[in-house]
Amino acid sequence: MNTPRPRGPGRPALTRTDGTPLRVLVVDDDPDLAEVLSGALRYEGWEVRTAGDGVSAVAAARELLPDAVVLDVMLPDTDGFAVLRSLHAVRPDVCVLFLTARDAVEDRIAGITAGGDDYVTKPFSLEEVVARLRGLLRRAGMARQLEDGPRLTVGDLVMDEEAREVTRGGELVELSRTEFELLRLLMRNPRRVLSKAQILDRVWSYDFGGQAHVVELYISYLRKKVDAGREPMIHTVRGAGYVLKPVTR
Amino acid sequence: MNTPRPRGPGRPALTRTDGTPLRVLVVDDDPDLAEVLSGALRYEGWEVRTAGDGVSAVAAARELLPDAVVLDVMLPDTDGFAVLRSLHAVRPDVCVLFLTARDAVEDRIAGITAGGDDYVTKPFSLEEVVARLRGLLRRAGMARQLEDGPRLTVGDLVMDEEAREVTRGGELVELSRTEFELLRLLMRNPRRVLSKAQILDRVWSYDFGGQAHVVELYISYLRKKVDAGREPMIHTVRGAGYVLKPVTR
DNA sequence: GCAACCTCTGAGCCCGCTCTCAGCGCGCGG
DNA sequence: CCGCGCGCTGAGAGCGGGCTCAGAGGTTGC
Repeated sequence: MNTPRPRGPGRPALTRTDGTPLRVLVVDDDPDLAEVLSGALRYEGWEVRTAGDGVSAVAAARELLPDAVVLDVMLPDTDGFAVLRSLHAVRPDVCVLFLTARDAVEDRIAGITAGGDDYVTKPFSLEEVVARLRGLLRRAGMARQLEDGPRLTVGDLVMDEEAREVTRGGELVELSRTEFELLRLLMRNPRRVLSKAQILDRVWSYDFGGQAHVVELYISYLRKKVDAGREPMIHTVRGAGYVLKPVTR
Repeated sequence: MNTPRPRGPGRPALTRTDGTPLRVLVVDDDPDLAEVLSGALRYEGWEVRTAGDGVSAVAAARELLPDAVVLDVMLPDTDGFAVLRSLHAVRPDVCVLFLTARDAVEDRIAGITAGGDDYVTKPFSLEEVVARLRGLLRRAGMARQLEDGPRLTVGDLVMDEEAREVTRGGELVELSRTEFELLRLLMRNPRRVLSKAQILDRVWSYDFGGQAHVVELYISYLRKKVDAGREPMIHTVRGAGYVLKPVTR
């Protein structure tokens, strides 16, 4: 399977230090999931290719020489660990993000994270995948755009992704996991209106069956913690969605 | 087997006093283990190459001129000690870390380590290997980064790696082996959330088949000893992992 | 051979988190 | 000015992650 789709990304292309675009190979036997993932990553500025099994993954890797690989551990032909070795043989410095089922306890993840590689468990949210991939790239020092470190800033609101710490005006703001991911999405898209559907698609896992109503709920939680008693930064755009803006004075 | 992998490390590259990167040769006939080891060492800032048997090890050493060698005593062709002699012929000041089975001939190992080299018994944890290697380098005065000595400090928490001694606010904290290694990992990654899987991959031996539950257990032990009655430094990040932070005031 | 210690398993409990539901406020259009 | 519907928020149920205790098995040291 091979999907070079030159759609212009929603963000400026991620580039290596030499200016060429970053390439990622997505390997999953579920074509729907591979499609969703590649769409999201393309939107993030990656050049994406997909593969459906281990053999074609290695073949595609040889051709593409990807900077990163998103790799399902459970593949129809080979297991992920074998693919990993082949990938490293092709390109030794490749970053790998594994996808693994939560209940498949012994998926042979042992030792994976030791080399700096990482993994997420299904079902995951797209923000999760994107963030982990950014983390890998940053630690490997590969992306020019990520060299400024793991800190996200909008106005006096600061998020340290590695420490999972958020401060507003220097004061610590304690957030739950979902609140954190929602805020991260908002902070990565400041001054930009995000619809509830967009938020749902990116922050909640792809198999979430619930109502868009939860988004309102979590926005309300965030407001209580982030805007509490201060000049509000989270704004509702009726009929359209939500925006995060630095306070204007 | 030959894997020069120039991946940017998760930590700043370890360098010699002249600024060139430190090189290590990993020799083990188990490719999975060699893969995991080389990943971990590369992440630590080493330039790594691997070999699967004695003959290719010597060949690789001649080419690479490594500063250190991680060497399995049991090899398919030659035994580790013969390889050692060849290595010393190539480079007399090379540091060697032996990997050996628990029930191996202790006296021969003892003879070897008298020369300043060291060994760990299988199954080992990655933290163990990494730490031993750092120790060798430090004593040999080879690494620029390690010249400041074997002391690790986070807030008022101090660890002397060589003496295996930990103090908090000047008070001695007595730790078991596993507790010590877990704390070392946390102290080498302050302010950074580590997932249970990451902790398991580094602190527990690679063949450990158990549950991530043990991590919680040992965190709880550490808390009783390190945080006991004091301002806590070990924090849980629900759904993500654990962080060690100096007390903020 | 025994005692002390360490490591790990299992069970049970607690509590924070997530989500559903329902009622209300309020903006906006008629 | 009124009514509708979107959005907001409080209450609470259910769940699952995380903590702790108790105890078995293994190892070390005396």
